[in-house]
Amino acid sequence: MESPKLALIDRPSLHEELVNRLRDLIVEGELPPGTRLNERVLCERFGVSRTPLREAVKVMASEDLVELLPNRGAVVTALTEADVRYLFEVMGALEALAGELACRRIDDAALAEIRALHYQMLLYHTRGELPEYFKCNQQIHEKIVAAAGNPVLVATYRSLSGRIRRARYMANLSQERWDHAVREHEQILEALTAHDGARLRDLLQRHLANKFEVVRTAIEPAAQQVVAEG
Amino acid sequence: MESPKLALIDRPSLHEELVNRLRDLIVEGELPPGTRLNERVLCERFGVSRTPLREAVKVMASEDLVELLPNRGAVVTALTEADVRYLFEVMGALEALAGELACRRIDDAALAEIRALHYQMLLYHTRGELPEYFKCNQQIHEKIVAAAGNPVLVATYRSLSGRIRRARYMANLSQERWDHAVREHEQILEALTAHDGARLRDLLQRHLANKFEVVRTAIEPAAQQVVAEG
DNA sequence: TTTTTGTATTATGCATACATTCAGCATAGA
DNA sequence: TCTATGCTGAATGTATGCATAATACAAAAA
Repeated sequence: MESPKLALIDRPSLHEELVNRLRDLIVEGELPPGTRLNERVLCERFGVSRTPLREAVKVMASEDLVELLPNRGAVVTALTEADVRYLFEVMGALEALAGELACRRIDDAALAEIRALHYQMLLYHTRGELPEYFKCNQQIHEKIVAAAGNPVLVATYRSLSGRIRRARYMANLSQERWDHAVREHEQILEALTAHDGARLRDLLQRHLANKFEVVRTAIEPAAQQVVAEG
Repeated sequence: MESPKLALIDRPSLHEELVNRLRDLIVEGELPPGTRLNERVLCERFGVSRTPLREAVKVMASEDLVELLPNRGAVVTALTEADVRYLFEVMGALEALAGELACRRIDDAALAEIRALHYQMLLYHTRGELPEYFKCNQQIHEKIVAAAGNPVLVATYRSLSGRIRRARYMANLSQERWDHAVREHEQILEALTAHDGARLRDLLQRHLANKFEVVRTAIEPAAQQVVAEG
């Protein structure tokens, strides 16, 4: 209904590009929680005027990545342990739904892609390459959500996932936890291959609960740091 | 941590106010799907300059209420039947989660509030006052979600709910459907009172599925109209 | 010494001006 | 008559200017 194959120049507007850049800066920790976004500084940094920058900041505020203080601009929001728990709770429900739907709707091509990513991820695990593992892991989860064939689900998942990701960056999981996560992924792939929706739902929800435990322990010192700043 | 009781002047910024006003215009159908948002016209209408208006439009675009066409401004997005199905699918998962959590976490005061709203709703049903019924119904669902004690869930639910609401406005349910919905609500209140999470989860999901059927039949002619415009 | 108040500076909120792109129409050529 | 090209008007995208609120600092009073 909307995408005529190719050849269509899709230059993202300036404010859109800025949202992406700023989001990256926040996720990567270059703009840690509590940082004030100074318009002048950011305008110089990106070489744009204040108008598109302000538009971008407003959008990010609607996504809870920054908080608007009246007449005092925007500050990067902090992720408390409670926030992370809330996020994981909702994402658990979304992934559960995605798992169930994906089992009903996924086709062989998509399944093959996920399997390929899975083996890739196993490789990174074996090599102990954590950042690559994380990226691959993330892609698998996104593919499962995409396989559910529900654009609203995809968008909602992506939004919440984006808010958690900066906590994920800090996560330094133990070898034991890591091995366990990989075993869980084995089961996830099995359930998906067998189109066992109920099982996949259950697996994903537990998998996410375990992820939360990892992130929770990782975020504690950071939360203290934020308190110290304030 | 953040809210010192009262006396805090919370004047919403202009762009925030504009988002609310524009959202209402879209929900109430004054700006039907496909309508182009002309900046000059809207600026005159609201008596503001383009900067805050544009900020508001960008935020609404991030919420999928309008679509941005490069160099051609924004148009109100249409709700196809598929969109509504997607939205209900995700909201079903969210309400299911909310029901389960609410049964665990709700306190007597909140339960009493919901019960009061429920009886109010029964009254509107008896009197055949559909708009009031809708509003009351909406409040009950929001209270249940709120009772889950998860702000992320509340925000996500509210966002999706806002996108569906304009379809709901059109919904003209039959007396039979209406009676059935009320019976479902009786059961919902029972399950919540009994703190039966599993049952409430199930009830809410089916309730929402039935709601979808009502909205689906209501949206069909509108969808055709949109096609005719394009 | 501590607190309070006044002032200066800075940054944000909003308005406006300039640049660029797009749509419509008219005109010329086939 | 139909198509293509160029012009014109209008709307959006971006930049900048102005007014105001907030912070920081200093000075004065308790």
